[in-house]
Amino acid sequence: MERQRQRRCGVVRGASVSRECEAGSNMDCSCVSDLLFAPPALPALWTPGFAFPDWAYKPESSPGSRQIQLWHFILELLQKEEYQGVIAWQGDYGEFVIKDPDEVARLWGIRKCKPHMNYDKLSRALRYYYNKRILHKTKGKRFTYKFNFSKVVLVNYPLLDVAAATTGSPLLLTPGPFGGAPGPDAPPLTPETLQTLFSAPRLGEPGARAPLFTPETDKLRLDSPFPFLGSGATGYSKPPGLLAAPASLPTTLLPNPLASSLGHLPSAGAGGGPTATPLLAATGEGLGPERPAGLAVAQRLALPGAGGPEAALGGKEDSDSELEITDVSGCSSDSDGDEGLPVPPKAKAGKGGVGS
DNA sequence: GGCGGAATAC
DNA sequence: GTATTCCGCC
Repeated sequence: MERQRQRRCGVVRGASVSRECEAGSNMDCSCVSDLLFAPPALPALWTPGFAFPDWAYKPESSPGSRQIQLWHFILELLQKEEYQGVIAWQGDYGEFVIKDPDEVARLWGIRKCKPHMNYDKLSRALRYYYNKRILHKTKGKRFTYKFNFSKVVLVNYPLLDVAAATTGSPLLLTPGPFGGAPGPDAPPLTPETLQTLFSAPRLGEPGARAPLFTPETDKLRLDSPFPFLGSGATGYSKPPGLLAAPASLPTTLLPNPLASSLGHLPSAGAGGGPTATPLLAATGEGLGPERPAGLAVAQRLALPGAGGPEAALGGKEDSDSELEITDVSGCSSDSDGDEGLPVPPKAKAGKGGVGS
């Protein structure tokens, strides 16, 4: 019974919205995307200020979806200082807090031309990421979620095979294993594996590295929370079960964008020190953070929280303007004139300019 | 606030 | 496949 009502409303509203958006200005939405994801095309020299390379934000790069995905959008906002008042990295690695749910929802709504977007709906979309292991909820903390960067990176970084080519290993990264029925805790990659993937011939254990890619293991189960972490190749038997620290990825070993990309990931706030960087971030959720000694070699990255955001800024000014969501008049004109202007909190000066 | 089912749209 | 919309439940 109630379904009737909801369905009716949903259809009517949704239809009208879509129609308005498209009819009013099909390009309007695009303009926003342009603003947000202008592709400078700098695969080899990605600015350290970005959490992910541009390709990660390209619709065509999103598997199964030609539209910008929510988590892409979230990442984008997270990497912009302008939006630290509404959303920002917080605490553990990959953990972020939505300081202004309404604002984030509004921005997302603008991006998707969904004027009626709100946090309730946005959060539902985020919840769908739980099963996909892209996101986790940080229990006990309001509006706080945590990225599973291993998943994110793997899904959007198929070129890992490049590293395979470098190492000569017949590597084949496919999300298949966890496509339909992801195991409860599939055995993740070992740090060494990652190192191999990233063509890092030398690291913690120059000669201790064991061949991770056997003919039988042409497919790596990377769906695990955080393959980057864990103990040594052999010592790693306990599945993280949770998120781990993206920052644990050895920047110096990463051959391309990924390095700088991950280099901008959040720090533990206090553990940004070169020698104090906690490798495991899943500390909060019942995970026994065991620090792999072999990984302690390359751990320090340019962390926004650790050394200050500015520290990681390379050509940020440019990318800055790229994300500036200030001109969505087209998209907003159809129904969201007032909200249509998601000026960064910075500009709004009343809202959340919370300098975090 | 947060979760997840269900229907629906794209 | 992903996201939106709505809802009941905790």
